[in-house]
Amino acid sequence: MKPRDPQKIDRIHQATLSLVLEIGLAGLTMSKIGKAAKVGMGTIYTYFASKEEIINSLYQSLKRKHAEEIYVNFDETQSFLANFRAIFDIFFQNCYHQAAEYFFLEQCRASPFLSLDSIVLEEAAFARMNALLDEGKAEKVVKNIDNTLLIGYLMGGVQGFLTQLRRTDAELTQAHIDAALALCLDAIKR
Amino acid sequence: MKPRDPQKIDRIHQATLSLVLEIGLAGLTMSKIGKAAKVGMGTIYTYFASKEEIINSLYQSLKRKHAEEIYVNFDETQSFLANFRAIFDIFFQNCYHQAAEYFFLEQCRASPFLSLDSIVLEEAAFARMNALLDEGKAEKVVKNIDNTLLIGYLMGGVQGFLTQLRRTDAELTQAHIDAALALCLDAIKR
Amino acid sequence: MKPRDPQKIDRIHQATLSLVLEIGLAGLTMSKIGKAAKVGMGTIYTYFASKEEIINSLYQSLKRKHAEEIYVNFDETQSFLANFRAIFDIFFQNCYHQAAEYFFLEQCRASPFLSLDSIVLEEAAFARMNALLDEGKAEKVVKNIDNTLLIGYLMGGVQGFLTQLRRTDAELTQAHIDAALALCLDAIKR
Amino acid sequence: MKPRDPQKIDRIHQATLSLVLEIGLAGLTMSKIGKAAKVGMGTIYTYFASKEEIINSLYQSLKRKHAEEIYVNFDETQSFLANFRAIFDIFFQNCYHQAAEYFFLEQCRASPFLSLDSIVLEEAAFARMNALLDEGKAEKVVKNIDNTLLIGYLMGGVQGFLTQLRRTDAELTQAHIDAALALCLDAIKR
DNA sequence: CATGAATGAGACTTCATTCAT
DNA sequence: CATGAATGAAGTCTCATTCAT
Repeated sequence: MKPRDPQKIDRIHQATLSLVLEIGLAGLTMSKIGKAAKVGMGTIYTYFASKEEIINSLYQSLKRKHAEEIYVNFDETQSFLANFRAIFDIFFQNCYHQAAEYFFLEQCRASPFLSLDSIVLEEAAFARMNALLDEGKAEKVVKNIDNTLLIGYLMGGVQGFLTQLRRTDAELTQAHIDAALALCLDAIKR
Repeated sequence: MKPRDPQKIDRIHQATLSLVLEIGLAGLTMSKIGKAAKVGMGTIYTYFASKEEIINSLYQSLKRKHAEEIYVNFDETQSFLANFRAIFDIFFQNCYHQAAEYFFLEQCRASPFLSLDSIVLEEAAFARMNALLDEGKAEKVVKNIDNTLLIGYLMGGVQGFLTQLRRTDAELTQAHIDAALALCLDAIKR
Repeated sequence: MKPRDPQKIDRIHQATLSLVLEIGLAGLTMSKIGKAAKVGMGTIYTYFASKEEIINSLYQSLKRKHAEEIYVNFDETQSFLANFRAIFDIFFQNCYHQAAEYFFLEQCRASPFLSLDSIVLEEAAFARMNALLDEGKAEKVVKNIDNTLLIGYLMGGVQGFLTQLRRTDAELTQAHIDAALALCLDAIKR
Repeated sequence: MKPRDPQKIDRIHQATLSLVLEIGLAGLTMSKIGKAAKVGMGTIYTYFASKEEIINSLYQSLKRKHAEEIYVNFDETQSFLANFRAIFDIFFQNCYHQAAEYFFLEQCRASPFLSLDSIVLEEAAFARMNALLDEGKAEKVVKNIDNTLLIGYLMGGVQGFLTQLRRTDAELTQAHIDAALALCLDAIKR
């Protein structure tokens, strides 16, 4: 599949994203995607073999994007704390501001559409976070708990925190961010 | 006349639970529910007005059940720590052992099936947990962060932790429980 | 089929009549009939073999009732005109005041529920009307047109007249009755 | 791209017409329509939003067609009698030869499918007939009865006449037409 | 005999995918 | 290659009839 207009892939992805935020993954239909992306319904099949493939490719591309973004301020020469904070900040901000993307991922997580390689993908993103946590453990500032579990706990915690924050319709303030960081840091502190 | 059999409501709920664990909420169909519950498809409509109603009534009944179970070992005469631990233990165990129930709730959370009163229900369960956290704040052992956010963080954390634990196919050990409790306690500790 | 409580047959017939007026023959269901007749849905099957049978038996009973009623003021010793007027009056009044019955018959007329013997029944009612028209023809006051066609024309005419009258929401006055009679009499007058 | 085929609307309408004549409005199903129109069942929904819409759009289009056809030989320069006869002839012929269309309308008339705007439509068709009757009244050849009622009577009469004619399986002859016209003319004659 | 819960065939409608233009 | 009309399998829900109480 070598389509001419790679920009259409983006349009289809973006349409999918907005639609899922609006009507849920279960409400997503091909014709709605086509209309939202301003692309003929049949054209979609030039770029994607099926509805499943749209979802999985978007899922994977978001996962990869997030994995990269998170490390954007990562600096190996900096301290554990500085790097943890750098990662935390971006993750927190992204979860909050790119809610549509996180919502999409959340919807997919438990859906029957997700293919195996999408599920497996998960781990890859954590490589540097793993290393950082190992560093923390070596410095005796991080609890000696399996990294995977630590990461799961931290991400779940932040997302649960933000889920409630959104539910209260409160504005996001620096105090919120500080609070969440404090929770995360104290949690893993040895 | 054959009396309206209240046990069938349970059978339908149970069937729904197993099916969602197996095939996801999106894969759920009325005829599958009927077959799994050993009930004619039409019979379901004697007890529930629609598929949506099955999902919402199960959602609410699970929410209520979980809300009660969590406080089963709660004892107002005990210390903050003892009660926190009591609640934590049951929540952790339930998340782990009644995974189907938690998975169902998770699937619903972002689904277009959930009605407003199901979404609103959420809060009720947290009354005693709220009081407990207030107590902890009064004793200056809990951070001064909005209870709702604290609870969101803790629940999200535990569930993220267990999600990863399940992914690794590791057996649940006391060490895991201790680790998770330590994360939670240290997180909220002032 | 020798049911104990013949009054239930009436209740079922009456319920059917009201329901059809309200929701149309197509909206008629067995459970609605049961509820309206205050009779268990299953009980209906003690008195009628099927929904079709309810409709057909009611259809036939109404047909017979109407056929009898129409001649209630018929008096063989009276003149053609007196008898025609007697018949006309009752037919007109019935069409107007027992609209539910006529509406039911109209709904049935073209329905797939009507059995052959119900359709055939039609003719029976016209025996005396036939004789009356023959008398009129002998007296040279009635056009020499096939009786069946004459009767069809007259009944259709009156019903069309009343359909429009009802549509205008006008009250029924003696003037209306006189007008309709004049139309009918002049129509058939030789 | 295959253009939206306006001829399919006709095929669907025609199929509906034949089917209702054959199996009644109550026996009409979407899959039967599809099969009869040689169109995939789903295709129907490209042209009509629902079964109800098929029925209503056909109903309205027939109403409009009949309203136009009836006046095809109408000529304002002609006498009342000539125009009445012209209208009568076509109405009579149509009722007889396009029985399926009239049968469909009759079935709809009392059905729960008919929408409000379909019901309202009725009146429009009678504008010129109204004027003609007024002319007749001015010429003192038509009874002084409300036009709506007159029209209802005449149409009902003709249809009742033809209903019986069809029932007898007799061939339509000029004598029948003359007879019916005589009935109608004498009826309204002052 | 009375009841209404139980049943499943079949109704309407949606939608992923194909195909004619 | 782009398009959206066409398709029919499959989904939700209804309802005439049966059956257990």
